[in-house]
Amino acid sequence: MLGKKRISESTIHRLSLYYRALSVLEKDNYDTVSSKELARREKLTPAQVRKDLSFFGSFGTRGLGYPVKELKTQIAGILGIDRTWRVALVGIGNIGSALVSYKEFSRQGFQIVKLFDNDQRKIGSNHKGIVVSDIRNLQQELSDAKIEVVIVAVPATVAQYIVDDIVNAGIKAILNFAPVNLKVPDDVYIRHENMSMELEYLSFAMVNNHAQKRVRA
Amino acid sequence: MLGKKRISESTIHRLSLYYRALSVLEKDNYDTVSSKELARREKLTPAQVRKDLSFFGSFGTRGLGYPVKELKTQIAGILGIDRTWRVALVGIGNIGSALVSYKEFSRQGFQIVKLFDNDQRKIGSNHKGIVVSDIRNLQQELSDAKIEVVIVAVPATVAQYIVDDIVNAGIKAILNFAPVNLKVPDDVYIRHENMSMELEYLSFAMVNNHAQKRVRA
DNA sequence: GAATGTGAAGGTTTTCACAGCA
DNA sequence: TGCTGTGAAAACCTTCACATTC
Repeated sequence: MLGKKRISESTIHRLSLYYRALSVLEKDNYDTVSSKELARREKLTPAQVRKDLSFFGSFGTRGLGYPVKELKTQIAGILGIDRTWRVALVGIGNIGSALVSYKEFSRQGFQIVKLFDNDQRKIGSNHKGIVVSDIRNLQQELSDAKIEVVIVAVPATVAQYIVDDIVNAGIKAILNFAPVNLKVPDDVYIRHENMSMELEYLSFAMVNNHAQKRVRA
Repeated sequence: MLGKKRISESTIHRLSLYYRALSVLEKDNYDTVSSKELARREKLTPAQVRKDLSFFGSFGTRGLGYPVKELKTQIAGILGIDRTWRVALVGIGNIGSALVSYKEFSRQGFQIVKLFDNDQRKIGSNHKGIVVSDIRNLQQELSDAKIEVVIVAVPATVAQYIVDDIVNAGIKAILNFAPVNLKVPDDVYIRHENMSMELEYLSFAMVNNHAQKRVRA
């Protein structure tokens, strides 16, 4: 294990689920948990849980299961959420405003410390203790504030320009909420959050009586 | 084609991407588009595009490509977004408030027509022309309003109770924003929107210098 | 000539099933 | 005995490559 084998995206996403389940188990004072129980809680299979974890090491004890607290720590390390990340958010509209107060982000170590917008009425205003900066100063302020991750929540029409600026500021990780594909260099990680997509999947399933399998997150 | 073969989740998600790209192409007055161009715009491969579409029919013309307008209409039909869906939203907090005004939903035919909350200060208040109802009347009002899809944006701790009520009201499609897995009967479709997951993927990629492949949405 | 539609090949992910260990 | 860790098998998904059609 721990070879240079490529880990699949699905495995990483499931690690997030295991982490979440382990947080609940820890709060409920469980010491150990079996792959079977972990699978049940996230609607997966026990074999899947064991295989996923096996890519990163041997965390369990045969006959007993996995130590809750320790496995949670291990997964946090693997996912890189055993630290805090300095995050900036661009676009204080609809979605953006909601994300500033979204507790789940800070709980996982993603601290939003900078806000940007292009609207004069918003610039200078205070959201959860953070003053909104003018987007014209984006590049300079991103580096000054040592930002590592940028969340983009601007209209689709301007998203590419904003992302170009972000890339030029040297940022290597972007989370995009605009419903548009964005070009970035190979060394920049970008992920897309497309909230209509799951609704469309539901709609497809209803119209086609599509059989259900797993419930992917 | 059109046999009872199971269509993969990835294919459906990519249909959403094609639909989005076709909307742009239509606005820009393109008459036809090749699988190559469609692939370029959504960072996929031409073969993938053709294979995906082939599951549902033969929409293209050899030597020419696909008719933009017609293909868009066809995909809308497949996804079930060639109609409107009556949607209710439960939980007018942080995320919930943002979703009420989220244009992308209405653009795809998902019309939010009912709002619910348990907070007395919110009940009776008006959001985008919709008065917030008391969650105690959830079941009754969901059927009275002929709701077909419910979006859940309540805290994780109460999400299962809410979902049980929704299921009892006969709803067959649920979009869940609470970061928790929820149990529903086999005939109810539920999808999860987990916004931390993509941030965690970014964090994983950065910590592990993970090579990038496709950009999934 | 250009680009679709599609079997077949290739690659990846999941599941199986069991050896091995507490 | 119970449950992990893991090769091997099965299932699934993507890419190739080319016959086909406009």
